Amino acid sequence: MIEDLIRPILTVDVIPLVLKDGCMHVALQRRDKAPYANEMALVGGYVRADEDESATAAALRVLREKAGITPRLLEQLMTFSGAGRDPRGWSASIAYYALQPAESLPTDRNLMLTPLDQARGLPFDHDAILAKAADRWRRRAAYSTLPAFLLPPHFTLSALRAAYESVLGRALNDSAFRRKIDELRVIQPIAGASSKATARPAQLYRLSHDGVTEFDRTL
Amino acid sequence: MIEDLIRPILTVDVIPLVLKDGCMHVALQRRDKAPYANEMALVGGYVRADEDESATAAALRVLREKAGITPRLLEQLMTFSGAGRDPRGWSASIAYYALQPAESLPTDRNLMLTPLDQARGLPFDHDAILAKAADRWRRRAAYSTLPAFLLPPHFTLSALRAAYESVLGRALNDSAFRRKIDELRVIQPIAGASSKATARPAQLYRLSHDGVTEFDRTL
DNA sequence: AGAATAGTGTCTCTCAGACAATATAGG
DNA sequence: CCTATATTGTCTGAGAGACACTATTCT
Repeated sequence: MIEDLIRPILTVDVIPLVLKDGCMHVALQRRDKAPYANEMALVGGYVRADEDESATAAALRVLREKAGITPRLLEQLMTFSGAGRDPRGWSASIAYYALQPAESLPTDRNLMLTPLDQARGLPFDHDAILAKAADRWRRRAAYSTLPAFLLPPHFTLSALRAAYESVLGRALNDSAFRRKIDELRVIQPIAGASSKATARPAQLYRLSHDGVTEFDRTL
Repeated sequence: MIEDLIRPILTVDVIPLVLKDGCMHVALQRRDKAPYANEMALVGGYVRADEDESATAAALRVLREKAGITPRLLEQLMTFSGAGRDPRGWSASIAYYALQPAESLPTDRNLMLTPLDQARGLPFDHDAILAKAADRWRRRAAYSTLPAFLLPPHFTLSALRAAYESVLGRALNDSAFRRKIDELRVIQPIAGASSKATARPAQLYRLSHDGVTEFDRTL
């Protein structure tokens, strides 16, 4: 019977990822409540069956309420569960990663940017969640438009290439990059718009589709 | 406070996949209880906080108890949640897919093999879960050793190539396949073992690693 | 003019696919 | 010996990377 079940705790944990100084960073937040009060951790909270339409909605709410973040992209990573991961008892946490340009992060929410591969010693099983996120991220970013969501909606080809280079950890050939990204038809030039941030103004582009596009092969 | 939360129902749903007649099939099971009694559905059950160490353990238990299946590989797909997906109330279901050779499925557990792309009209949100599984499966199978888990532990190169061809839906070049699978170092020949199922006996192989290996590029 | 970044054209080399050739068993 | 499948070797074309060259704006 349903009533006989010990119902586990259900939470969401969000990994906010940004690009800063040519390197992936995770925005950790100082916890304001027990357990692990005052420690840096992922942005997490309860799923509220009475107000959240889905777990994704819960993640967006938690991200907005606790960290003041409205991400450009939120994607489910996977669910972590078990008796040992939370001192409050058997729990399941649906983990998400959130992508947004670094400039859009608020500065007054106890957020701290930490290089993705240096974040260690986090409470709960957040080290394991982060490790899984880093692994999945690196694999998926190489053959998808994911890195574009680390940039503002309008971006130059150079900025996009730089984003891919940061993610892949190696320099990409400029002309080959232009050729491939063109063939894949995932970005569109914005007529009449150009960035004047550099010596020579550059054409601005935007993604052709709202969501992520996966390629057949790596860039 | 924890006690104030309406705790959602937490379940697991397993998608047992097999290869039959050169085409992916899902093993659906006739439900023996309400809701949706007697309808064909994924193999699902409650996560029991008092006996399951983790959701993965719950999935293995449900698969064994309800369908008599011990899979060669069980992998988490993603979690589906919301108020509308189960008539019993707000629920979250952690979906898994299970891979095994078709020969290892029991015949007396109300299981029915259905071509993966023809399974429709299932209860709950199982249509959506299955669609997501099919999509993820097709993408991931092409650049990983996943298809090998649809075969018995010892297999010939021809059988492995046939498995990839079924999954990818196209013929693969035989010599290129051997070359690439060899370079990737994911399978090992079994000394002195050969299959006599065909005209000329063929070398038997096994996977080099227990789990799934992902490649950098597609096969 | 010169520096700096944007963008284009071309050459080459590698690798994947096509296909031919060879090997080994059973009938 | 003939057939069927396994396995190996070679040729060729498409595409990725290297790199030189042109374009545009600011100082």
